Amino acid sequence: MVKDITIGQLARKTGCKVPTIRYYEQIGLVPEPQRSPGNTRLYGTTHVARLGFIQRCRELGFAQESIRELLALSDEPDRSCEAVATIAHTHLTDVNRRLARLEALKSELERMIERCAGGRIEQCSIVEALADHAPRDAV
Amino acid sequence: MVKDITIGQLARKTGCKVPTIRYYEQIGLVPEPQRSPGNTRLYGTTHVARLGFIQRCRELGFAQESIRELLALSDEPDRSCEAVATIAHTHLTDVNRRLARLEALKSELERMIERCAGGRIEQCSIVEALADHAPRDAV
DNA sequence: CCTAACATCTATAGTGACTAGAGATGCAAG
DNA sequence: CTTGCATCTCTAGTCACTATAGATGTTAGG
Repeated sequence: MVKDITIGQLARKTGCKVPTIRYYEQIGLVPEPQRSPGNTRLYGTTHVARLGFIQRCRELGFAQESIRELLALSDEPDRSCEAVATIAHTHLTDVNRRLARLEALKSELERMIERCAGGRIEQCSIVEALADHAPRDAV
Repeated sequence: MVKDITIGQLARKTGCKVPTIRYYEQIGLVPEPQRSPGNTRLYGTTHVARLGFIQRCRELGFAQESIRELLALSDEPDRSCEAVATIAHTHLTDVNRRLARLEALKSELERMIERCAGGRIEQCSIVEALADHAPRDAV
């Protein structure tokens, strides 16, 4: 039972856009599939699974490089999953770092906006806040 | 008293890298400066202020397009600062959206990592979580 | 005055993770 | 047989820079 599907069907099945699938092939994230006599890509169940894996990783914000490593690791069922945990952990740390930065931004923006009473730009506290910052080096 | 400074001095003064300054000039964020007889860019105090403004905006995560608008507005001291507040508010909303998304990621990652007991990849709960997701369309 | 060392100049290409478009072919239904 | 969609390849665009190459300018020391 050989039920190969086209790239469009694969796209619908995985929620990944057609050009994105071709892009993933180009950068080697998914292997090149068979082709029909008329040069159309034909995918099987392994492709569906692999692309689904990639999608899940992307949803979680893993970088391509990490996805590449995770895919390679998932192909070696006998290895210890330590490396997997490390990648996940590193990514979590990164997410936390970004969270902290965004939260800082958020409060600074809120403070800035709060002080603005409306009126002319000349006295606008937002513009003031943006302009006001001592240069770090005196002449 | 004409104390023009070179691009390197401007970079040191503002904390903005030299190629970045040239890039900002290229995309029209900062105006073209005078040149010395030997074609070196020469900047004055207005450039220092403007680049500082841009730096502050970048630190707060404003997009180039927004910075462009903010700069234009700050050049019109008589206008109402409503537009400024709108830009800041829109950006804050965007920051909040990104925060929510990152927080969701964070908890999903944490849940995933927590369940991993170590051992072989074959049974790794992280790999499982990444692989396990029903395709959205049955054949 | 000359040379070495550094700063600056222009122009192009690369990053990540795709997206958009052109123009050519393939394939299934009416 | 034609219409119309899907697919093919290839190139270029996005954002906000960064990196590199190779040519010039400027300055301090000898």
